[in-house]
Amino acid sequence: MSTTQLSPPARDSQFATRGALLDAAERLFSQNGIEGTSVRDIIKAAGANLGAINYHFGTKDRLALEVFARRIEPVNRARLARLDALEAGVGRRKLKLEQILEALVRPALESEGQGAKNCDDFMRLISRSFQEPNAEVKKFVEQQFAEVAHRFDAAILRALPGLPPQELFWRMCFVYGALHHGLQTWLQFEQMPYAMLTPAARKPDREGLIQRLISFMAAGLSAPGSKPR
Amino acid sequence: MSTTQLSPPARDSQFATRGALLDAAERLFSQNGIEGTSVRDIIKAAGANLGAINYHFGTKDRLALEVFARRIEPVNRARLARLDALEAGVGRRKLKLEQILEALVRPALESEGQGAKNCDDFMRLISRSFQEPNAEVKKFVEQQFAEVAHRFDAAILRALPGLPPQELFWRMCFVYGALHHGLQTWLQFEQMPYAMLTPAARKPDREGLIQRLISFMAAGLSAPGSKPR
DNA sequence: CGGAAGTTCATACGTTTGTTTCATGCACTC
DNA sequence: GAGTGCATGAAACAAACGTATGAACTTCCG
Repeated sequence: MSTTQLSPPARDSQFATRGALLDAAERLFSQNGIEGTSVRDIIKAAGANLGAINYHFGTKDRLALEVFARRIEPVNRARLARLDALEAGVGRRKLKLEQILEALVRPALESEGQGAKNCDDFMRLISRSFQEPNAEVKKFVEQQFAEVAHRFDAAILRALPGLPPQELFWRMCFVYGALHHGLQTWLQFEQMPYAMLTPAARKPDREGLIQRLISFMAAGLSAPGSKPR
Repeated sequence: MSTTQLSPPARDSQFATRGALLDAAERLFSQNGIEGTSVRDIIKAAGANLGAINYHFGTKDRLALEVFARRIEPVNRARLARLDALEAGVGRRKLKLEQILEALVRPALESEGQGAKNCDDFMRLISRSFQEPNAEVKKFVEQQFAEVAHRFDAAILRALPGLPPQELFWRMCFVYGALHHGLQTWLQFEQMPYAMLTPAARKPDREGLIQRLISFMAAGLSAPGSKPR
């Protein structure tokens, strides 16, 4: 093993064990965290052997990195692709705020390019990724996020010309918080004791959540400036 | 509060070791998570002995529970007290949305009833508490949260009479997400690579963050209904 | 057939984990 | 000043941890 190439050449057709390990690790990480999951838990859930982790990933940390990368990269690629398409389509006219936000929100909620079986697990993982204590994973997530954030910052600034960049930074921070926590709550709705005890609370379908997120975010971003004290 | 009494009678005057353990655990938990922190890390940081954990708390899980409880309970008590005072003050007139939100936000950002030394640590802890994998801690946090949430739901519903309760639930979910992620970003601003690379981003003082949070949340909560598709 | 590459297996190693034990230290009452 | 609780200390425990190793198995091409 010479360099830091994450995946083996991938020309092989036998991904059974490797994929099962990633799936199992994803589910367990999303439930118990990385440190709270042992490699023995993972291989048991995947029906594999202890040596398989060393063979396929080297170390547990590397496995964790791959678990996150496998899910986060496609989502962020889809976000940027949607934004590109949007900006290409309008030419020099201005984009609507809601369009930009949809490009940010929808990819995170849609399970593209994968069987929807454990789609929930990976979404939970994403919404937890920001709090991840694991240093390497955290660094990776932050790098991935930075590119997306810069692109969307610029787009939204064009859609809201009156907003000072200093304000935009914090409002976008609130936007990401709302997105991740909303996503998390939606996914675990049935297990949330507070949601179950609130008779008025019902779980909308995916599209309903997307629309609610977008309208909340758009209103928050368009808020009048906070009063100077 | 009728909850389970976590602490011993507390008639003793020698809190040195016990308090040092709680402080050290708080800091380490907020940095590395519960599972990522060993009891030996804690006693080393606290300058205590291994037996002290067993003597003062019994088990690591119970120590973790006390670490969270010590910080979350006062914040939630302050929130409810502020809301009580607000509602008592206005009689039958309506409260302004921003007033209610301030009662929700400000206690989380102010380090009441403690030396401000590791105030950051405990705020980090709070903003992470929702994602906590530890089952007991999670249950406790959710119970604590439920009471606050119900009270504030009712208050905000009175301030926004047009809003369907079903909508309120999700908008409040976004509000809490914005609060926790905003708080987290504010606390770790200097360590956030994205923030450091965004020249326009500056860290406001505590009051500035509170005002930005409130105006964002108020606008999001007051958003027009998401368009029926 | 036979050997070579790729993959899985059982097993073991050395640490680190949470917890326990019991002897020792301290402070204060009788 | 001996005795009595409370608190701390050093040491040890079994269990679980991540990782490493080498033999066995499968697959496939010459």
